[in-house]
Amino acid sequence: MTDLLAQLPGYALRRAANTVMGELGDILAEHGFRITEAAVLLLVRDRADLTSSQIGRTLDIQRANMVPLLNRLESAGWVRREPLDGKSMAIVPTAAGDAKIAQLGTLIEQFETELLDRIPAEHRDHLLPALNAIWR
Amino acid sequence: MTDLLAQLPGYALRRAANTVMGELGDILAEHGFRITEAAVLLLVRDRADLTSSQIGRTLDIQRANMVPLLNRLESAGWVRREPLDGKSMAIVPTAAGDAKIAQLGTLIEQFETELLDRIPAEHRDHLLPALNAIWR
DNA sequence: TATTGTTATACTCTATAACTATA
DNA sequence: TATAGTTATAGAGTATAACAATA
Repeated sequence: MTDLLAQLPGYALRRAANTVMGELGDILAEHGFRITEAAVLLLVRDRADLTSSQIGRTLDIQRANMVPLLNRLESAGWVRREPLDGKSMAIVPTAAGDAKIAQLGTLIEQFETELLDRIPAEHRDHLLPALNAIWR
Repeated sequence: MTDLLAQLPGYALRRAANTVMGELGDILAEHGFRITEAAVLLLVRDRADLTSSQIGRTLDIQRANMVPLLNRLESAGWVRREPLDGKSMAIVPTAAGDAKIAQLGTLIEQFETELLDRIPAEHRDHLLPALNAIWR
């Protein structure tokens, strides 16, 4: 019955993304962050020069939505806002943030490996280039 | 800068799905439906025996969330609720619904074709099986 | 006793408009 | 004049709990 819809790449893409993000969300929640927060943390890893706006443009997060997101990361003690000039703020990981990001990196690496493991070998290497062709 | 994240299948999956669903949402909105509504309509095409609960289980939509969704489809005049027994309701397309679903089918077919066209030929046929291996 | 349809509710994510201050 | 950060707000989508009626 669902076979009909599962023949549609768009539908399969939606279902696969929902499934994977649900699982990832559960894993990350156990460690105190949300998916979008994890993306921000991975982005600022080993960097101290990215502004809120730049992060938002890179990850496709509205400027306005970056504010509460960064507030949470700052409250958790993982990043701090550091003035670059009178207008822009650099988002820089704290020492605690560096440790947390390292932990996050391990989690993500394991998660991505297990994700690829689900895919039959003959299709596996095609997923990333196919997906990136769609959105980049 | 974004290259780092784009190497992660999970991240690419999320971005690709968001991009595609954003585009699809815009197209469908011009014709009066939302993505989840379109999925329901495609599912009940040429059928008159599916209940709200069955549709929800198939599409992974909570029973409670089916109610306002079906209310909208019913208000639009595309489906009607028809008692199967004293408890279950069949969701059956109206005549207007049949026409709308046919139109929707054309839209989706074109959309899916254009989606696949974006993918380099050597990766194209791998996308659907890879995605379905992830969630089914 | 399990299931269906329903109501009410809450939370997350996302989008928009507007404001202030600075480049 | 354009951009950065911010506030407030609204709309989707989704999740949970509870209820009455029926299988």
